[in-house]
Amino acid sequence: MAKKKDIPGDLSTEEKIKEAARKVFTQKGYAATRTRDIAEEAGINLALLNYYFRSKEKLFEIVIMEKMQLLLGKIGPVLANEKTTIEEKVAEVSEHYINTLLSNPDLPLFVLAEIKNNPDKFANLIKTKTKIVDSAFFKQLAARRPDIDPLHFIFNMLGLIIFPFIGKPLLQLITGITSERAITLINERKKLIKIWFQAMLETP
Amino acid sequence: MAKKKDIPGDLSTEEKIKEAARKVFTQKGYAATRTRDIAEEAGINLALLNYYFRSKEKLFEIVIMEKMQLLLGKIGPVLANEKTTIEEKVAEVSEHYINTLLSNPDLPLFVLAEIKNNPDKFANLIKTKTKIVDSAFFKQLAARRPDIDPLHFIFNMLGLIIFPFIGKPLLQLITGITSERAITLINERKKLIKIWFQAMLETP
DNA sequence: AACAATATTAATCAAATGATTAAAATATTT
DNA sequence: AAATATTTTAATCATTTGATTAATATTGTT
Repeated sequence: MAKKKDIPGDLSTEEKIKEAARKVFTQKGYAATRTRDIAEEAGINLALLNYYFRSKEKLFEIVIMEKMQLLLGKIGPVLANEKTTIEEKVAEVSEHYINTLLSNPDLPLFVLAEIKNNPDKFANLIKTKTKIVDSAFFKQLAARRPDIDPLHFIFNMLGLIIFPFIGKPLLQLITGITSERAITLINERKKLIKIWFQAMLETP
Repeated sequence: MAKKKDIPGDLSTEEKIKEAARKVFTQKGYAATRTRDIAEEAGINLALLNYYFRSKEKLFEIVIMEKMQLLLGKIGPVLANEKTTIEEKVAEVSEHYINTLLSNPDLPLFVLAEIKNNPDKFANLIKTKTKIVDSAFFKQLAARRPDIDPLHFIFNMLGLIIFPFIGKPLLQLITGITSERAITLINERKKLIKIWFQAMLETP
């Protein structure tokens, strides 16, 4: 009697719409997405979208919050861990995010564009969730390299991990490599970033 | 009798529209931009936009090509130079792009999003303009580190330079730093990236 | 089976949006 | 100054788009 029934192979209508919304929103962004695109992708009547989710805006809210969590959920706890070394944290973050982004390649551009469009909306969510500057990682970096702002190393780590995903279309154009080759390279980076990060830490 | 007159302080109408289009398009992207926004920003009647540029699409074309050139015009020649070392190239690219992006912080997200939406459109433009894989830089990297694909170092250099601009809104949220502090840090990177890059090259 | 609740559809609405038109204003040429 | 070309405006169009409605179908309950 609730909203849906558990259907054997198929998803519930509500879930089909959400799944389609995830796909279309992350691919094209909020503004370029038509509710009709989502309906078509989900294989449902347009009116159903509003029946279940009230509005494009409300549906988007659900998707963006999910994706935000996917992009930011892991990093806080890893960096907060008092018991691991800098190197271990970098390795853990690299591996986790490269894997996550290989499955969700549009995620960074989507989330970063949305944050840029609407920074205030996520202020609370993120501030409570991800306390980078008080983290063990931050303190460890400050202790190891008192001469360089730890934020630089945060930039570096995230840049080395995330940039290939954002820059992939451009880099394919200017280098001519295939998508598969790019993915192979990105996979190699799981091990390389750890080494490079260490090298940057030990710089004179 | 041509399109415009050279007016003392003010810009010609055509240039006012283009300038407004640059601002609004790069800030909000193609889909989220209303031609009325551009008209208002330019302080002109909406019909004038179509009078001078025929359509939103055509106006956008002009802007995106300009911005593409701004983002990609410099890198090819610098990396092609047979007479400079790896380190000199990295220094030159870092300094040039950090300066350029400090004046055009929305540029990378704007161009990268557009390339992602429409890769084929820019294929010709970029392929002829930016031959990375045949560049002196590429060969120098391959000679210095035969064990690592030179593309990794391209990823690294561009990631270290560009990512802070794309990730700035996010990083401000998760670290709480001000925009000014972020800009100060980014400025520091002009010198740091050179050092870090060298450290990554000399990794065991 | 009868009834009620829930889900789905086709048709339609109202507002937003890119574009055009016809007239008015301004500048340029003769 | 008259005539012509160019620029600018207000009004309007046609389409797209998010959303609603009223009717129909399906599912669940008694």
